[in-house]
Amino acid sequence: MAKKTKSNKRQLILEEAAKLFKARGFGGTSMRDLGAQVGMEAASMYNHINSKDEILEIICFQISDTYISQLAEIEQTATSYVEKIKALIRLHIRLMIEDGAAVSVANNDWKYLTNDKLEAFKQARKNYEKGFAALIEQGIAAGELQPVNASVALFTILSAVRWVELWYRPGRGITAEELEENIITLLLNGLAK
Amino acid sequence: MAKKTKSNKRQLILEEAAKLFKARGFGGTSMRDLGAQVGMEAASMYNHINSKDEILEIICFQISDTYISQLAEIEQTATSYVEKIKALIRLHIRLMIEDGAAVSVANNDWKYLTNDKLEAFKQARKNYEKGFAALIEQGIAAGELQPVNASVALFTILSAVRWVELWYRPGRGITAEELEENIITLLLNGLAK
DNA sequence: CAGGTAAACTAACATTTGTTAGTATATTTA
DNA sequence: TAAATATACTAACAAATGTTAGTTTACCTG
Repeated sequence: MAKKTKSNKRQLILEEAAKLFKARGFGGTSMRDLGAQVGMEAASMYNHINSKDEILEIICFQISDTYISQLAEIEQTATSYVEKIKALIRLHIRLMIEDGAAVSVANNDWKYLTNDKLEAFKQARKNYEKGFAALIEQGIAAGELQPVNASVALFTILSAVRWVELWYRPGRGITAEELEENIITLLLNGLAK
Repeated sequence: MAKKTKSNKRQLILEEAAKLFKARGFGGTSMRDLGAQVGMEAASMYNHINSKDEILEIICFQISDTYISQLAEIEQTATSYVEKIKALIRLHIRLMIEDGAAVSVANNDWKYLTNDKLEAFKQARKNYEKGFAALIEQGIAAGELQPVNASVALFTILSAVRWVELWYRPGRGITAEELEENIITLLLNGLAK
């Protein structure tokens, strides 16, 4: 199969691109930089990908697709709203730990997407946020949550979970599970005694 | 005074640069883009600033200096640790609302600083984080706060406050004060009932 | 009004950018 | 083994980049 071998190098290019984009930003990463990291001339990469923009698109939509499908799954579980929200928080933390580079790129460099891709990504994100906010509102209506502004709660949660990308290293004296429980406790129960 | 007139245009350039950097990123903003926004040829701006890098430096350190001096002030007030932490959260939200473009740049584009400026900025940020974390630890030791991992609490707070830059618009049906109280309540008391 | 300085302009520079063309070398298929 | 395909390379392109040089215009000071 022609596509099979192609996929190997293609995947490598995408992974190294995510790392470099995270470290230096999309604009700060040249195709020659990326080629050096992959072990290939910049021009050679065009046998595997169509453009620099396409690399960014693939990374961003891979992440947004994951979030959206996971949200749909969680919505259909038969648990309390608190549990659903906990599951979403865990999802964010886990994705950040497992695929931190790509998540960072989707969080920070999505704005360099162009035209319809940019619009599609913004729409996808908006849909995800809407679904998440709905869970919070339903949780409030069901009496499980404090009657806060759902948008404020939503964005506080989404942001609170982002710093993991900047901070977490496997050997930092805290496991992924501990981290999850710490953050969930903090967000659901608060810092004050 | 020669410097006086110079400062006017210089300030305008810095302000427009912050807006553009926030919108398109440092790498995504050319000096010609900036010139167009300011109403001047790119080359003309070099009568007021020394380089594109310098613009970024000024924006970033203006913000980090503000945080550091405010932290020092808050540390010396005679209040509880909870109140000190609340004051810091309010500071972050207020700065974001009042000078959102510059704060965004300091948050997102600092990595494009070069050499010693980059190191100095990272050091300044680390010092600020250390001071903030110390307040949390002392608050825990004093029995005012839950015994959580101070780093986790610190970064959760710092991040939770960032989304304001992406979301807050003066006419969004919520005042700056309401926003502050919502976020503080959420972080200190939690979302769950 | 004269002289000097500040601040704008145009033109051009050297690099760096993403990308393409053309070509050579592996690797797979028949 | 022969033909075909995939994949790498070198060289080069056009465009965009930050910046400098040189010049002209506006403005303040004496």
